[in-house]
Amino acid sequence: MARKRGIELEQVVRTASALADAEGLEAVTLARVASQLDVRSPSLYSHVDGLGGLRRALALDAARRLGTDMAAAAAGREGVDALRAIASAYRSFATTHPGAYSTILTTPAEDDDAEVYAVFAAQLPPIVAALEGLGVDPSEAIDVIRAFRSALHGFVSLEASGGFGLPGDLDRSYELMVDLLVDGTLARVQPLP
Amino acid sequence: MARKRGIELEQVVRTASALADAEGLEAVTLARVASQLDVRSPSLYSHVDGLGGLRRALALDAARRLGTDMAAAAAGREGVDALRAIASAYRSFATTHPGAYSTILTTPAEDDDAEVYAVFAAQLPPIVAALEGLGVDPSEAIDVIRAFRSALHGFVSLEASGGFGLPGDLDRSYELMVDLLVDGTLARVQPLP
DNA sequence: TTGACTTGTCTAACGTTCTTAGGCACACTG
DNA sequence: CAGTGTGCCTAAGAACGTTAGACAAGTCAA
Repeated sequence: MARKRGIELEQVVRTASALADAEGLEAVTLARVASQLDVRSPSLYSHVDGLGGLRRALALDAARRLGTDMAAAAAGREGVDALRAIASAYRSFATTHPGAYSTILTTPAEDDDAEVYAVFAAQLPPIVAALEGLGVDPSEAIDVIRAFRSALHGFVSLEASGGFGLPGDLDRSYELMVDLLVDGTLARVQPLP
Repeated sequence: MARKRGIELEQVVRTASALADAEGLEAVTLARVASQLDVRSPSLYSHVDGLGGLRRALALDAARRLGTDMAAAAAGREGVDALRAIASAYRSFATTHPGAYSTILTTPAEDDDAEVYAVFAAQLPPIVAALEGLGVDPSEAIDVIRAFRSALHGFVSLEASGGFGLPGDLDRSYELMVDLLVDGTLARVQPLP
C-alpha cells in the first residue's frame, strides 16, 4: 500500500472521464471512481469538492480538450475550410468522448463561476476568426456563432442519445447541415454576387 | 385518508412534470413525488415501473405535448411560414417547460421500445410537410429535417443550461438561426432562380 | 346481503449513494 | 531528528430506490 504523494488530482479526473465515456455519465459516482483508484470515497474529498466538484472538474477538462481540438483543426485554414474542419473536430470529440462531452452541458454555469466562464469562452476565437474570414457582419457575429454552436451541439447530442430514429447516413446528414449553415451565412453576407 | 380509485397515473406524471419544470430534472425523485401526493414512495410502484419508468412516462408525455404544440403552430400555414411557426413553438415549449423538455433527451431510446419510438416519430409529419412545401428533394428530406431538429434542439438546450455566456438578444439569435437554415435550404433547392 | 377477489396503500428492511467528523500514518522540512 | 502537514482511513448519518409481505377498501358474483 505504497503512499502516492500528490499524484492524484489528475488521476481522479482521468479516471472519472474514462468511466463517463465507457458507461455514461450516470455511472460516474464517487464510489466507483474511488473504487477504481483503490481508495475509499471520502478520500476523494481531499482532491475534489464532492460529486458536484468532480462534475465541474470534468466539465472544465472536457471543455479545454474540445477547445484545443477545434483550435488544432482550424490551424492553417481559413473561412469555410476552417469552419468545416472545426465542425468535424467538434463531432469527433463528442463521438469519441461521449461521456466527457456530456459533462460540458450537464454542468450549468453557476452564475459567478469565473473559471468555467473563462474556459468556455476560450473556445470561441477560432470560430470567430473563421466567420470573420467569411465576411460576416460583426454585429451579427454573435448570432451566427450561436447558430453554428447550436446546430453542432444539437446534432452530436441527439446522435449521442440515440435521438435519430431512422438510421440513415449520419455523416452525410452532418455534412449537409454544415453546408446549409454555410450557404445560409454566405447568402446573407453576399445578397447578390 | 379517503381511498382514491384509479385516479393516479395521470397525477403522478403531472406532479413529476411540474416538479421538473420548477426545480430541474434532478429534483424529480420518487420520494419527492410521493411526498407531494401524500403517499409513500413504494406506492408509486403500482402506477409506474420505478424511477426509470417514471422518467420514461415523463418523456412520453413531454414528447406528445411538444408534438401537438408544433402541429398546432403549423396548422393553416405552409412552407417557410410553417417552418418558422414550428421553430417558434419548439422554443416556446422548451422555455416554458424546461424540465419536461429535458426529459425528452435524457431518456435514450431503449432499442426496442416501440411506444417511445412511435411517439417521437409522430412529431415529424408537420415538419416534413413544411419542407416539402419548400421543394426539398425527398432524398435529402431526412438530412434537412435532422439539420433543423439539431439546430432547434441545440439552441434551446444551450439556452436552458445557460450555455450562452454573453447575454445578447436570444430572440434575435434564434430568428437568425432559423433564417440561416431556411436560406441555406432555399439556396440548395433553387441553385439559380 | 354476503363472501371472495382485486387493487392499491402501507410498514419493514436492505443496499447504495453522498457527505461530515475525527483519527492516524507517512513524507517532507528545518 | 523532531515537527508539521497532507492525505488516507474508519465510523456514522441522511437520503434515495427497491423488494417483500401485510392489510384494508372497494368491486363483483352468487
